[in-house]
Amino acid sequence: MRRRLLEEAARLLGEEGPSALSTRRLAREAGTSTMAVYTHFGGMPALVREIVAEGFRRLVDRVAAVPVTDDPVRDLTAVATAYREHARADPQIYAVMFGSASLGGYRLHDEELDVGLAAFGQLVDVVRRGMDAGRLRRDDPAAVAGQFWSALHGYVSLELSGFHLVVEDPESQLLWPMLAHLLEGLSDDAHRSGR
Amino acid sequence: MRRRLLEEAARLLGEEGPSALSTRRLAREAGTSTMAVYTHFGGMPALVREIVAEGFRRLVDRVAAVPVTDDPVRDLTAVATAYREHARADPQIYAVMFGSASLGGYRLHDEELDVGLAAFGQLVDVVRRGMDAGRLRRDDPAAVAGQFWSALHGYVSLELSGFHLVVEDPESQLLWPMLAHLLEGLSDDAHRSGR
DNA sequence: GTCGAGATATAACACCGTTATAGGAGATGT
DNA sequence: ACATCTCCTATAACGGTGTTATATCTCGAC
Repeated sequence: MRRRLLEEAARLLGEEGPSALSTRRLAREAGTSTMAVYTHFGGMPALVREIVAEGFRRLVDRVAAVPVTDDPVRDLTAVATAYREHARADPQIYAVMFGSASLGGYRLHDEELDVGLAAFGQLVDVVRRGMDAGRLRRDDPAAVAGQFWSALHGYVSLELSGFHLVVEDPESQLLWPMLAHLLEGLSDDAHRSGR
Repeated sequence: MRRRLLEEAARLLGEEGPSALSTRRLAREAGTSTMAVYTHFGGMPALVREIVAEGFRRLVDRVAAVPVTDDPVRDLTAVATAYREHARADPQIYAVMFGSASLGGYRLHDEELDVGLAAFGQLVDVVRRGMDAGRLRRDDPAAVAGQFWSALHGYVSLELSGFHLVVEDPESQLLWPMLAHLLEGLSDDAHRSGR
């Protein structure tokens, strides 16, 4: 029953948006009563937290599935693709993950934040490999990964909001050039001049 | 009365978050009945749209107040500061502006999108000045401004979500280095090598 | 077979957005 | 001055929401 509720909740959230995710609607859809939500989760916000945590787990899986090549910079763009695909696969869930806008009084908690940091750790690893390979200037890998993430999340967020349409072909005019320019600024000068 | 409702709604949204912004609560707070919301705006979503539009107008004003110097790149960072300060001054309103998460069935409309594009136009102008001055590589100014905006919005969004804490001092380790590296990647090579 | 614990269903409370309806205030026309 | 007409307001109602208390049920342990 627990799983059934989670599945149905994620489906409702993904298909019809946050407003469709109500205790009663969910109970009806799952063929039970509203009490199930309280006995299994303790309330709607806690259930949403579980969905968010699951969203982060799926993000981790998706990034982990990106193959590791001998070109860390190329790997970074592959991670970016995986990240964006995750957001586009479940835009509503992504919005809840990062939208400070609350969904039914939901607020980020330590548990999900930890899962989110796990995903961030993967990115830090790729960045560190880039530094070890001499492709990125040596620096704090977490800081560099954070910069990459900020830019990537910014584009994805604007894309989901519809604001990316300030240009005709956002992916080829915004996303990839932005990451390329950022990586160029982050690149190891020696490697760049030697190329 | 119209203005009174808008002021009170913005106050409630800013002080207690989206969940506090209800028709009944707002009417009570403004000393009237719920009907006022419908006679003046036609419903809660339309009222939220007005608040969002006002938010964009305030953003435009804030950016317009940034002084124009003879260093367009420095101006860009000043615009970034103004942008970030706008978001931090009213985080909830910023979240509604860009959060694809709906607030009471609210959805972005053409009218507010136009006001948002006005703000974006200011940024395009600064970027174009940077190209004219030979500080930025010549390119489509809208695309470059969009890249800058994506990165900036990404950091601000993560900051409001609380995810910027992946590093100790996010502003000095994430925001400014990210923008600096992006600008370095965008800079005119001739100017850079000549420096 | 009985007992006890956990999950479920029902009903209630207060709140929500929205709408229909009735009343009031103020301007306008005669 | 009076009547009318329009705009705004207040009240009440409908269906929906999250949440809680209470009662029932089911099922495993002894």
